[in-house]
Amino acid sequence: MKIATWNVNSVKARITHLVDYLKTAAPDVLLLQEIKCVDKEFPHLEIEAAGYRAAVAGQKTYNGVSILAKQKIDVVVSRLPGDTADEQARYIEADVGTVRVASIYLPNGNPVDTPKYGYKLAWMERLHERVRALLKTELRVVLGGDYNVAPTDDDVYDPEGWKNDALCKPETRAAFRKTLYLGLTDAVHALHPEPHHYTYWDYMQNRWARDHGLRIDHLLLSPQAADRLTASGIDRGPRAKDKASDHTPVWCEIG
DNA sequence: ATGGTCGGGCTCCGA
Repeated sequence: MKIATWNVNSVKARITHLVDYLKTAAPDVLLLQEIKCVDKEFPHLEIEAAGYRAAVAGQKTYNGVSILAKQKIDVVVSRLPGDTADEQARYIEADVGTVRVASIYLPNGNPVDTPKYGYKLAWMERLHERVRALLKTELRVVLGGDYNVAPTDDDVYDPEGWKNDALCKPETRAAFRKTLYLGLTDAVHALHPEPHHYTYWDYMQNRWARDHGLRIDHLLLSPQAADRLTASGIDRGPRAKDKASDHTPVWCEIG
C-alpha cells in the first residue's frame, strides 16, 4: 500500500497537478493539507473521475485537510481532539483497509512572539496525546502531513538563518521529538538518513531553483506499520511544474 | 533592515 502526503496549497488552484499526480504516482492513499475550501466546494467530480474517494475536513480560506483513497474511507475524527473550542480544520483521521491514517496540518507558529506560537505548541501537545492513544491500539498507523517542523539542522538549507523560526526553534524540535520518541518511525529518515532531503521550498527568492528548502512534511509510522515499511521517498516532480505548490509529495510503501 | 511570491478573497492575511 502506497501512502503519500502533500500540502497542495489550495486544492482548487492545484486540481490539474493533483489529478496528474494521482495518475502518475498512483498512491493508494493521499493525505492532503491546505485545501483552502469548504467541504461543498471540494472538487469531488475530478477526484472521482481519477478513481478516488475523498473524506474532507474543509475550512474557508485557510487550512483544510483531506484523505483520498482508492478504497473505502471510514472517518474516525475530523478535528484534533483535546480542545472543542478549536475550530481550525487541521486534522482528519480514518481507517482505510487495514491501516489507520491521519492527514495533519500542524500550525506554522510564526511569528514566534505572538499567540500563534503558543497555539502551535498547545496543538503539538494535543497531537502527542492523540498519538499516545493511537499507539495503545497497536494498529498499523500512518500519520502524514505538513508538520511545520524541521526536526534537525540537517533538514534546513540554512540552519543559522532559520534557528529562531517557529519551524526550527529548540522548543518546536523538542515537542516533535517527544512525540516521535513515543515510538514512531520517520519513514523517509529511516530509509534515507542523508542530510538535505527537502519537501518545501518557499516561493520567494528563487528557492526551488537553488534547492534552498526544508524537510517539514513527514510520514510517521507506528511500530506495526514500520515493521512493514519497504520503501519511501520525496517526489520532487510536482514542485518543478509551473504554478506548483510550495510543497512536494512525500510517500511510503507499507507491504 | 527590507522585500522577495503565492492563494484566497477582497484591498490585506497567512504562509
